Amino acid sequence: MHLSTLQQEFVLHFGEMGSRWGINRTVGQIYALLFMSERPLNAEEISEKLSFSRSNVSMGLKELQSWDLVRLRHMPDDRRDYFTTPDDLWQIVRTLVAERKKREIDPTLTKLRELQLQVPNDEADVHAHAKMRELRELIELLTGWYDDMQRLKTERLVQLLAIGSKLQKFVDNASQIVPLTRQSKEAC
Amino acid sequence: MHLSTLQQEFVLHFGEMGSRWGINRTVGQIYALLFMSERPLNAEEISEKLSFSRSNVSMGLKELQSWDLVRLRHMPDDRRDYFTTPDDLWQIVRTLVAERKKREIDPTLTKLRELQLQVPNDEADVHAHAKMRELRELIELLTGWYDDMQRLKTERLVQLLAIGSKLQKFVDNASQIVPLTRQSKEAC
DNA sequence: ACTGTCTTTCAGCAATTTCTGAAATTACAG
DNA sequence: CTGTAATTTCAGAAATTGCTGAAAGACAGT
Repeated sequence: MHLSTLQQEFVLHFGEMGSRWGINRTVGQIYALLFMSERPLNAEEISEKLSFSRSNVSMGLKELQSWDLVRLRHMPDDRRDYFTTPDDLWQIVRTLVAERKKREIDPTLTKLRELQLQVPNDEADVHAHAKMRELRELIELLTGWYDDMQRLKTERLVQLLAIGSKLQKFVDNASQIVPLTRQSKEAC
Repeated sequence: MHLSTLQQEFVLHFGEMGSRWGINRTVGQIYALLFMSERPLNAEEISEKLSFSRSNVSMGLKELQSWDLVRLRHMPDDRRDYFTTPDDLWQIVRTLVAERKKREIDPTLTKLRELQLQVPNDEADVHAHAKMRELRELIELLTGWYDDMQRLKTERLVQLLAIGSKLQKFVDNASQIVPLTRQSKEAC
């Protein structure tokens, strides 16, 4: 079973990018294949199309499921597992961002909070503490903003993104009238 | 030369996280060390403190320089190279985001645009094209927004982040009065 | 309980990435 | 120039990660 040039190039690109995105080549290719496929695919089909061993596909799918980037489905009168990516692309982006935050940011935030509790030994430690505090506060500002955005319905989110920095104008005008509580407290 | 428990834990954590952030352990540790150091360090000091070979430190610093995350400095009457992280944490975040975009997003955007030009072979290709278009448009919306934010002065950016989703309120009200040009065109 | 189909696990081989010491190169003071 | 200190390069060792086939597990139909 083989892919058209178009599909092949797409799959190969995602495979290469995989390593930059913290997943491996196999996983990237499987995801690309599912993403552009018209219908759900089973593991056997995936392993044929990509020429990976069946077991490799199994592990790849397991990883994608752990990222919650792939949905398991069943077809009538067929007990094989079929897989798809979510239909809503925005949902995919949300999941991706949520998972990366969970893996790349949250552990550091936890660690910084934990280190903050240690008593400094010398003035090098005092300085280190200060730097860590600064870093922690910045991360908290960013994750707080992220939590806000995450809560918005997609439609609203797209609206805000599309407006972009035009927003600044509103804020300039509006903040002269309405006081923005968090602004004064958390601005650096 | 050795580090306090506090500093050691911080360094080790950044080393572990390094692999999730697309840099390696060595590079992560070097960065952590420089970040919390009171004064610039030279390569020899780094290799002593972290017990890495001198050459490994050299390669790590080279990589950090390629990310533009580290500054080279010189001390009077000393011809060794000293290194620091930028003082402004926000500048670090901007650099980080810019570099990740360059490495993780831009190549894909280029590839998607390129694939868009291929003539589809069958209806699977037509469907694949449609998915790629959808993906490309979403990435363009996000990178367009990013470009907007990147242009803002830090002070303004922090302001916007701190307000978070409260902004939605403004938009709701304001958009009834002022027409937002991009909104209607790019909302999905 | 047996059979056939599909999925997962895992030991070990393969490939890739990271790290080191030695050698080469560069920088510059005298 | 020459000598010395600092840095970089690089071949190969060490460590890590990825991949495979074989075997075990899971489960529906009989």
